[in-house]
Amino acid sequence: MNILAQTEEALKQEIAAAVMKSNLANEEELPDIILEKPKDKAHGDFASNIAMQLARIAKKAPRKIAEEIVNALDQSKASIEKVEIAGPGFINFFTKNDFLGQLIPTIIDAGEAYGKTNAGQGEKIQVEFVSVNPTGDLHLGHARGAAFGDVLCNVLDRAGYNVEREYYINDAGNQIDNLALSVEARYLQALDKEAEMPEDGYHGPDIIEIGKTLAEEYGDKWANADEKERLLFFKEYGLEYELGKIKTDLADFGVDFDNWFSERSLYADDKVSNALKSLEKGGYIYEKDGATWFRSTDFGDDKDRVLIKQDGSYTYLTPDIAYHQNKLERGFDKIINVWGADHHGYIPRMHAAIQALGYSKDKFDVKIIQMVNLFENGEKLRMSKRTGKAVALRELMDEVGIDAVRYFFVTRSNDSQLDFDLNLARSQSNDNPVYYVQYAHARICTMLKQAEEKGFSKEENYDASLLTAEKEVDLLKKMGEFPQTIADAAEKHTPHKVTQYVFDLASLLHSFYNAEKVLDQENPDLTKARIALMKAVRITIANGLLLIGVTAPEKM
RNA sequence: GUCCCAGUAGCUCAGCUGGAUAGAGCAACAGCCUUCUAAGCUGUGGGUCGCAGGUUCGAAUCCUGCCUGGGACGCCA
Repeated sequence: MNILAQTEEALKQEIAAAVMKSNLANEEELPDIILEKPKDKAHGDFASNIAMQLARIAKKAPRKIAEEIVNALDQSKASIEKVEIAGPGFINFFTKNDFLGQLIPTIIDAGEAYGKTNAGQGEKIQVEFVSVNPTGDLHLGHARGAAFGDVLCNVLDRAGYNVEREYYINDAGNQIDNLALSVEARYLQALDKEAEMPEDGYHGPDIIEIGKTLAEEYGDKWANADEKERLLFFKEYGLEYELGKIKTDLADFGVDFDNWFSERSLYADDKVSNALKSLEKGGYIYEKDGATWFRSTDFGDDKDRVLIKQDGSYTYLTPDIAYHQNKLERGFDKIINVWGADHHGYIPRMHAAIQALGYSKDKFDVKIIQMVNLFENGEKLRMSKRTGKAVALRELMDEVGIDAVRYFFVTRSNDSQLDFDLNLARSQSNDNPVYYVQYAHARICTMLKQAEEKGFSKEENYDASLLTAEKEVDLLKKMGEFPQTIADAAEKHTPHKVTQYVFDLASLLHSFYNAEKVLDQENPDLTKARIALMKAVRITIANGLLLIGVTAPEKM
């Protein structure tokens, strides 16, 4: 399946054998053989720095070592075409590219499955992301987290990990009480009654909308009702409304969760008190100033943290610890949280909690999504939910389109801040790289359609060895890297590598397209081979776009 | 003050488990449509990789210090 990786592995083994055969190092001294793919084609298909690494061990000049290795190398193995020693002692390998021909049938046969590997070996990973409080609209920052988390999961899944997506619903804390109070105020205001928004209230237009709807539906019924009952009703109403909107927005954005986890269920199942007991059993709990504290400093946190406040209520951290205990009890090998940059200070105490509960801190990983700065007409816009001036994900999807938004968000590394220019994103110009990639896909589709119309459809017996033009070989090599690229992106949690890859492949396609004619009546054999090549490229681009959650149009 | 992230071409960013001449898009300039979609291609110019030390055969990449920008340092969530 992963032909390129097989070739690379065979080559590594050959190098290792040659090193030992030349007595340059014994098995223990032998460093990891690193093969890199040189940027410069003149440096071959693979390059090894083994001679430099061995310089100290073997006490010889790197170039001399390289010579000895090359002499000991069995070039008949590992598809080696040519070996050169260059620079300070690099060994450059030029491989026979015959194996690349096998790639096309491999890709065409695999179809949508091309790119799959078992790199993750079924490791159970849970990714919790978005988890926005159900108190307002999803905005730009959330959208970035949603896109990142979703594509990360797609990539993990493709690379052979067993992935579960989860959303944590904060439906039990203070913020929900504030939601109830905000709804109450907006409801009363809708009835033209005096009402002030609570100090920490939610000022979004959605809450105003809820107030209006309630006023229309119930008149002043709730204005005269018992306050407790009224707030309880508003709380549930607001929660259902906000959560429903979040779910719809995310689904429309192409993000689906396997599990929506309710904070309330933690209380219902005594998870919170059980978590406190677990910490107490470990001796990490003490009383001070009328509050209950978690000694998180035992695990490197800056200061200890309050779990139960003076007034007897829990801090945010307490149910969150219970939640993470619950996650770990569910048997995941690893749990990943995707958080906004404003929560990064929360990491040390959570790491402390994980360890206090008796788990290795390696099981818990946090991906921080840096801020999104929104620009319009060259002006920076605020995106605070509380000001109500936020540009919502919904608005963005409507104006810019899902494809562009998703692609843009996973083009950059998660720990770089992102400038989002609304004007640029709105204008459907070629400034947006998503069109570039989609265009490559559409171009191929047109060619394949015409191939059929012109009677070139019977390409079953193509001869891949005819594909020797530089740009054809470039395409083949790039496609061969696809499974490894996904595996890398999964291992390093860098979904933007897939976006990068798909762009590069599209670029090679466009370049090829302009240099060579695919459908050539004069040259039926070459045409057959090139049609097969185009089919493989189309599949690879489509699979890459699928991972990003971007459509692969057949026409543009 | 402490901690986290960033600082790479005019702009937005890749590259960072150390490797050969530091890349892409946009912007600028010069070319390419009687031929499969010009939302494309080809070429040119553009860099003290924030600064200073260190580690080594070799540093944008690792270590230390400093500078700049952003964020976090609640018995808020």
